[in-house]
Amino acid sequence: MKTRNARAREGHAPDASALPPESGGPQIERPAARVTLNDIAAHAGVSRATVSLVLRKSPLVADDTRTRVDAAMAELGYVYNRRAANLRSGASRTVGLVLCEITTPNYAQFTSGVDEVLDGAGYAAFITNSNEDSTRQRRLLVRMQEHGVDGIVLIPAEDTKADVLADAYSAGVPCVVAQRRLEGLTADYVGPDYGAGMELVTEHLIALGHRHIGFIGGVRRIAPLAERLAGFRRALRRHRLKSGPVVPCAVQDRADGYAAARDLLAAGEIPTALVCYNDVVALGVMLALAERGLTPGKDVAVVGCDDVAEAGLSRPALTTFTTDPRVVGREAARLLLRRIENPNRPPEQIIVPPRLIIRQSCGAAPGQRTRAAAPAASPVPRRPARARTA
Amino acid sequence: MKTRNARAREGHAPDASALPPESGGPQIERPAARVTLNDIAAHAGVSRATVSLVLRKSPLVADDTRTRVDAAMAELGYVYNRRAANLRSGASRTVGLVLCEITTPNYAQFTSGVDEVLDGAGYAAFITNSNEDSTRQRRLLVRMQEHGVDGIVLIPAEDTKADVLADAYSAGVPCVVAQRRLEGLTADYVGPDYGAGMELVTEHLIALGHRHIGFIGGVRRIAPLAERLAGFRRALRRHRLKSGPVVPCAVQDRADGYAAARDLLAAGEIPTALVCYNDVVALGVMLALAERGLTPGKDVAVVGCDDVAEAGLSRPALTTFTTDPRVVGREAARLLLRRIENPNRPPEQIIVPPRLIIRQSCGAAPGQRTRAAAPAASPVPRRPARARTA
DNA sequence: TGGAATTTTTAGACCGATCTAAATCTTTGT
DNA sequence: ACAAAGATTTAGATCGGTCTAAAAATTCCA
Repeated sequence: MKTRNARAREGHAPDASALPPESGGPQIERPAARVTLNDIAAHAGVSRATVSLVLRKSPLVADDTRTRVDAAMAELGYVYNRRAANLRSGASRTVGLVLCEITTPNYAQFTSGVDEVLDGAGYAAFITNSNEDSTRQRRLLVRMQEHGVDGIVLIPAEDTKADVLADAYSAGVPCVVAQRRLEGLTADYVGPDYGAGMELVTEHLIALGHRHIGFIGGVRRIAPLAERLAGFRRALRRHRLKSGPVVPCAVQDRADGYAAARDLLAAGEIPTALVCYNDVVALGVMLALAERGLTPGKDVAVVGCDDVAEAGLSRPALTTFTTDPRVVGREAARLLLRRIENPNRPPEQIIVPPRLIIRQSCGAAPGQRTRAAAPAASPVPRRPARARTA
Repeated sequence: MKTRNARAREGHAPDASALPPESGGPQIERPAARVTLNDIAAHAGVSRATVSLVLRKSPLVADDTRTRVDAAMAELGYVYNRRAANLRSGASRTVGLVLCEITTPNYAQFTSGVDEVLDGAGYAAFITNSNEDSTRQRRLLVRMQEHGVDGIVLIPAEDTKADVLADAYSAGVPCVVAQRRLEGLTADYVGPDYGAGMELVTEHLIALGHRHIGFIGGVRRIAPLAERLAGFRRALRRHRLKSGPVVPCAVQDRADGYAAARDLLAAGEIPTALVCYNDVVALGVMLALAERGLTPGKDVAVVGCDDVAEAGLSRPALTTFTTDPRVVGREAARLLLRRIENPNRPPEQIIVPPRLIIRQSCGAAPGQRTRAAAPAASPVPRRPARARTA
């Protein structure tokens, strides 16, 4: 208790120091007492209200006055106090971003995209990491609200229930769910389309002449596998092809793909092409092929998903598709801004189309490198598709 | 202008909707009017001041009263308004983190470490990305101050001058610089010690019997190379060994290390071991060796730096050291919290020691995997070293 | 039982901005 | 020259908490 009180008192008497020790530069003149609108007003010989108008670039103030006030602000080194402003005006120009994981390259890119758009619009973002822990996630969401954010972007932790955002919604805080769909919630959502991506790479293999195509990776009965497998099968069905062997396996490590492919090869039935759950699996699969004396891209085509950094550097370089996480981030931020501006618009679902990246592992002509979208009769629109929900 | 006004008015009249459309759950009862302390006070039959005391868990309030107030808060669905609280009390429990780049795995890890500690201490972090643009960085720092953060953690953009933080310091905002040293500023700093890391791996090679050791990577006359090369040379000098060939080269792509190593090998003088600027270079070097029929870890030892994900997966797996970016992040956050608590303490420089990770590429016995710190006569302390500046 | 000591509660100023409604100052028209 | 219209400026309430100082309630003890 004593400590607590002591600390509180300390915090109350604002300390003039906390200065850099012996920073070479000129000594600091001003003490740490915050300059306020009143100070500016006094210094410029106008009222506080006028200064406020100048701050907000109101057309009401006379040019002459504006100049005087601007000068006073510069002279006194005024720093705008958003918290105070927000208290009265409501909006905080602040957004909360609750991630399930920061360090995954995918989500780091996503975050970067969100930040880019928000920063451009003058918003600052509270960013936190639930670490796939839905309890922590709930706590973070509450904290965001305590801070009075204007909106929230959420990548739900794995065991998230559809009602996580109930509190936020009932408090009138706009929310956008991103990257992972929340079952049972039809609200604003932005995410990639893995199914379409799988369709894209499979179509590409078919166009190259492959007729016996297998699928490797993914854990049975988990949503992401179902989505990808569905895309794979849609492409096959369109061309009236039967599916080759489907081998589920873990997808964390290339050892997983390696083991799965080795088993498949040992079983004897070797497809001419393998679609992999993701790049990590694909890289492992290529290892297993090489070990068997098969050249990926020549004897067996291999394609992945994600376009991880390693994909472009492996030998042969991996043909894959990207879900453009940075674009997903940008779209999520834009959607949130639209919703903040107009809370009554109908909910929107934005599906960012995949982008095919053709390299050597599929056996395509080496001249052909990257294709921005699917071929002629593409099932996927070129730009982010906006679909209203009924 | 019109739009602007319209928007402002909109913001002012809080909208009751912005609800999720047809979310399966139960319909929302409460409109979006924020519940305040006054509401709680009225409902519980006490004064606003008392409710405030309950909120802050003051020992002054009677248990009976506390229970009643807690019940009222639960019943009305109260959400604490930090902005309002902060306005009066000063501290905002908010910190700004200005990064030069989010997507680099190193900095993503760093961010995660910062977030972990701050979250644990009940702080929320504004996180933004200067994108190596010092103008943008300056803007972001101002914005942080406008939001009234209690402190700032900065990874300076590349062309940052030592006075970036002058404004923050003169406003009394505690700051910690991380990862990249700012020349000419002796203030709180937390960063890795690449020099010691290079010393560590070089010592390890020497302990394995190597006497002819070369160095590959880095751009001449740029600080990071100088620091690493110095560590490399310290280790050699300690054992009275002459340096093998030193080959600078770019360090972005494994193609860079590949080319440099190929040139070196072509020149004929082949060291028994190669210390590489980082893992990416080392992976390229191993490619060049293999191409020449030399087995990394057997014919020529190779070591890197960073412990990127790929390092553990390559064949042979790469011996390297990590600068533990997550630990650096944690330490940076802790230091900032200490400084916030006591702005007058002397500045601190925390250098996080490197950690050696022994795998196969150096030719060590395969049983030996990871060592937490340097051997017996280590020049580097085991735990983060805290050195006060004069 | 009365008054001091202690515990608990509270009124009202305050933080630094925005917002409303009204006051003041300029122009303009006749 | 005077009123109406338009352009600027401003006083004072307000946002939702915290803080201070004092009031009210309770307990303690002679």
